[in-house]
Amino acid sequence: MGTNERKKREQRHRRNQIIDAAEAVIVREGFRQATMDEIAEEAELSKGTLYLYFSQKAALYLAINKKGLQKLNEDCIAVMQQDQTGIELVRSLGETFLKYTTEHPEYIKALIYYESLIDEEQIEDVGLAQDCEEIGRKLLIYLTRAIQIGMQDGSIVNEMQPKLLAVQIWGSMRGMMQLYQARSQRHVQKILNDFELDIKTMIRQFLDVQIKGIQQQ
Amino acid sequence: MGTNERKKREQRHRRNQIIDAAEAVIVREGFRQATMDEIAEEAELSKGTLYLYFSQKAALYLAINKKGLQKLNEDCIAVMQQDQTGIELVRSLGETFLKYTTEHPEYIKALIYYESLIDEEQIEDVGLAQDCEEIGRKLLIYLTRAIQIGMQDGSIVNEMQPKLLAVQIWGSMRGMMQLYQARSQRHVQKILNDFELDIKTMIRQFLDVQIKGIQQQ
Amino acid sequence: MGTNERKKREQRHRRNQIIDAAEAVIVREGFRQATMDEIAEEAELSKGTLYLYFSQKAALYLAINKKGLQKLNEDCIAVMQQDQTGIELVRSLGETFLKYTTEHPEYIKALIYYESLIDEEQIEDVGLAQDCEEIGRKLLIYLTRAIQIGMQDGSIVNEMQPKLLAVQIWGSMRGMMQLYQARSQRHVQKILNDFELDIKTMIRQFLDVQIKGIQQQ
Amino acid sequence: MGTNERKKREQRHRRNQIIDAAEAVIVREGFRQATMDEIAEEAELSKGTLYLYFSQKAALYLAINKKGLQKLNEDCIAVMQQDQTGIELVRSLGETFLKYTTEHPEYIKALIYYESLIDEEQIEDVGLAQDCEEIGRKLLIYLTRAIQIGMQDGSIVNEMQPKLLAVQIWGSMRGMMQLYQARSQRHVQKILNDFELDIKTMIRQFLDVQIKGIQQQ
DNA sequence: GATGAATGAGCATTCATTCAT
DNA sequence: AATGAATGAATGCTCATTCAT
Repeated sequence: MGTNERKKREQRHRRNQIIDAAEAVIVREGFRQATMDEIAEEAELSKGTLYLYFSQKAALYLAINKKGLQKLNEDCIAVMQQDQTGIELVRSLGETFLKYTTEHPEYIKALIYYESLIDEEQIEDVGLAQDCEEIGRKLLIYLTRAIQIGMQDGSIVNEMQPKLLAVQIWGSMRGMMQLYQARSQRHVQKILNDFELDIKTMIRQFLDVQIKGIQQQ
Repeated sequence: MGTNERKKREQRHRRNQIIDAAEAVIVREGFRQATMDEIAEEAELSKGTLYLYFSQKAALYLAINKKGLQKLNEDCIAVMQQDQTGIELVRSLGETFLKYTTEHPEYIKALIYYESLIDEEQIEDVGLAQDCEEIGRKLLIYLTRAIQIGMQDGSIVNEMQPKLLAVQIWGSMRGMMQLYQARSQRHVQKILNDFELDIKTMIRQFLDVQIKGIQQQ
Repeated sequence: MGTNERKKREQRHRRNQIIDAAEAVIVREGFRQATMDEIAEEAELSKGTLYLYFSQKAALYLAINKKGLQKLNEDCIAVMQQDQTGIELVRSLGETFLKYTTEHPEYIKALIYYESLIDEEQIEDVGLAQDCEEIGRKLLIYLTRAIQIGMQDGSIVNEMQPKLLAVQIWGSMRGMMQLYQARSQRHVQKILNDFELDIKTMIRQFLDVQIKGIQQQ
Repeated sequence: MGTNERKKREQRHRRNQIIDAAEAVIVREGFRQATMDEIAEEAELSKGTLYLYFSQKAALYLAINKKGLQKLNEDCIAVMQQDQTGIELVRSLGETFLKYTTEHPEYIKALIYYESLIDEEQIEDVGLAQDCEEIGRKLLIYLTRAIQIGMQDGSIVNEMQPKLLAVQIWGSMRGMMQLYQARSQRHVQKILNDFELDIKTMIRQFLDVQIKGIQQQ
C-alpha cells in the first residue's frame, strides 16, 4: 500500500506549510517579532502542532535558513551544469547570488539571524545546523570549482589558490548583499542616487571589477 | 559658577558608565541575553537610572553602536592626517578597519544588531540613529577622498567614480569582517586551516588584491 | 468458539502491558514527570490506545495503586493461611508490609500519589477508587483478625478493641514506611548512621516494641 | 534613619502576604491546582512581583512548608519550657503535634508536597530546603531531649537509645496524622464510627499506649 | 480495535518600562 | 537626580485528551 508514502508526503507538506507560514510572518513582522502563536495562526494549525514538527522555535528558524540555502544551492547547481568557461561560471554564480538576494531578501535575513543564533548558542538541534553548514560548504565548493576550471581553460589567471579566492569572492559578495538589505545605510542609497544607479547595478559593476581582476587577458 | 558644567560632566560620565557596563555584559552574554537588570548591576546603578539616560533599551544599544563608530571614525581621521599617497591611504584605511574588527568584535556585533533594529523599526530615538548614519557617511567620505587623492597623485587608476569605488570597497570589506565574526562559518575556517592561514591574513591578502586592482602601474 | 475469551485475555494483557509500562516510567522519572507519551512509548502502544483502556491518566495511576495493593493483599492472605498464633500473625503481617515497602517503593509512592489525587478530587472513575479502598479495608481486616486470634489463643492481651488496635498499628507502620521513602529526611538517616543501623532494622525494632506492648506475658 | 528598617519590614510583609495568599489558594484548590496567576490575584499583587520574592514556584511552596514547620517548632519550644517530667514532656509534644495537625491540615499537606518535590529534585533553592530539614532536625531533638530527661528523672524506662526512640515516635505519629488527613481512608473512618470515636480521640489513645509502653512503673 | 496527528487550554517565567518616594 | 519595587503583557513550551482514518 501507498498509505505509508502518502503519510510521509502529508508530513512533509505540513512541515512546509509551517515553514511557509513562518516565512510569511517573518517577512511581515521581522524575526524578533514573530511569535509561535502568530505563526500557528498563519499556518492555520494549532501551536501544539508546530512543536510536533519543530522541537524549538530556533529549529523552525533554522529550517527556514536551510530551505533558503537549498534554493540557492539548486540555483548554483543549475549554473554549474552549463557549458561555460571558468570565468563565465564565476560570473554566473555571482549573478545567481545577486538574483537570489534581490528576489528572496527574507533568506538573507534568515542567514544573518541564523548566524546570530549559532553565535549565541541557542540551538539544540545540532543536526539541522550541520545541514546548513554543509550547504554553505557546497556553495563554496562550486565557486572553487569554477575558479579551477577557469585556471585550466585559461580564462582565469593562475596566481592564487582557488579555495582562497573563492572564500574572498564569497565574503565580499556577502558584504555587498548586506548593503542591499540594510535600510540603515541610507547614505549609501544617496550616493547611488547621485549616479542614478540602483544598488543592483552597483553590485553587478562590483562583480565586473572582480572578474576583470582575475581574468586572463 | 562651574556647577552647571560639573553637572554636565557628571552626566556624561554616568552615560559612559552605562554604555561601558552594557558593552561588558554584551561581550559576556551576547545581545539577546543582555538584560537591563544585568546592565544596571554591572554599572552599579539602579535600573531606573538607566532610563534617565536612555529612553529605551534600543537607544542604549544605539549608543554603543555610535561609540563604536566614533572610535572607528577617530582611527580613520588619524589615518587621513598622515602624509601618504592616495593608494597608501586606501590601504591604511583598510588596515584600520581590519584592526578595529579584530580588536573590537563587539562593535561589529553592535553594528549588525543595530541594522536589525533599524530594519525592524524598533527605534524611537531617531536622533541617535541619524548620528550613526552620519558617522557611517563620514567613513565613506574618507575612503572617497583617499581614492580621489590617489587619482590626483597618479597612484590610483582613473577609471571609476570615486564614490562608487568607495562604496564597493566598504561593502566588500564588511563582508570579510563578517566572515571573521561568524562561528557558523566553520567550513571557511577549515579551508584557511588547510593553507595554514588565519582569517586576518586572508583579509589582508584580499585587501592587497583589491589595491592592486585599482593601482596605477 | 473461544474467540470471545481470547479477546478478553488479550484485553487484560494490553491493560497489564500499559500498567507495567507506566510503572517503569514512574520508577524512572517520578509521578509528576511521567507523561502519557512516554508511557505509550514504553508500552510500545499508541497514545490513543492508552485511552481505550484508561479513561484518564488518573485512572491509570489508580490502577497502579490497585495493582500494588493487590500484591500486598496476596502477600497478607498467604500469611493468614499459616498456622501461627495471633501474635505471630501480627508480626508476620508487619514483616510482610516492611518487605513490601522495601521491595516495591514505587507502590508506596503510588499510594501517596493516590491519596493526593483523591484529596484533590481529580478522579472520575469512582469504581477503581472504591476497589482500592476495598483492598485497604481488607488489609485492615487481616490485621484485626490476627489480633482477635491472638486474644483468643492468649498470645495478645485482651485490653483493647481489636479493630482500633489494628488501625493504630496500620497507621504507625505507614508512618515508618514513609520515613523509609523520603529523601527529605536526611537528618533521620544521620541518626541511624550514628547507631550503625539501617532504616529497615529500625522499623523491625519498632515492630518488636509494638508487639511486646500487646504481648501476653 | 529607620528608612532602611521600614523597607525591610515592608519586604517581610510582602513576602508574608504572598505566602498567605498562596496558602489560601492551596487550601481552596490544592497544591497541584494552584497557579501563580491565582496566587498573584489572591495576594493583590502582580505575577512579576511574586518572582521578586520567590525565584520559583517550588520556592514559594517550600516557604509555606518552612512557615508551617516554624510554627510547629515554636509550639514545641513552648512545651519544652514547661516544668514537667520527661514522660509528661513526651506526651505534651505528642499533643502539640496532634493539635497542629488538626488545626493546620494545610501544613501537613505542604509537608507531604515538599517531600515529593525533594524526591523529584525540582528545587533550585537549596538554602530553603536545608532550612526545612534543619527545623525537622530540631523537632526530633526536642523529642530526644524529652526522652533523655525522662530517663534521668525516672519517668521513662532506660531501655532504648533516646534518639532511636524519638525517631520511632516521630515516624509513627506522622503515620497517624496522615490517617487524619486522608479522605481516601474512608474505611478507617467507618471503623471509628463503629466505636463512636473520632480520629483525634483515636490518635490520643494511640499516644497513651505508646507512653504507657515507655513509662517507668 | 488501534493509531498517532492534531488540538488548545494552561502555565511558569521573563523583562522592558514606570513611578512613588 | 536616583532608586528599586512593582508591573503585566508577552511568550515559548507542555501535555492530557480527542477523533478521523
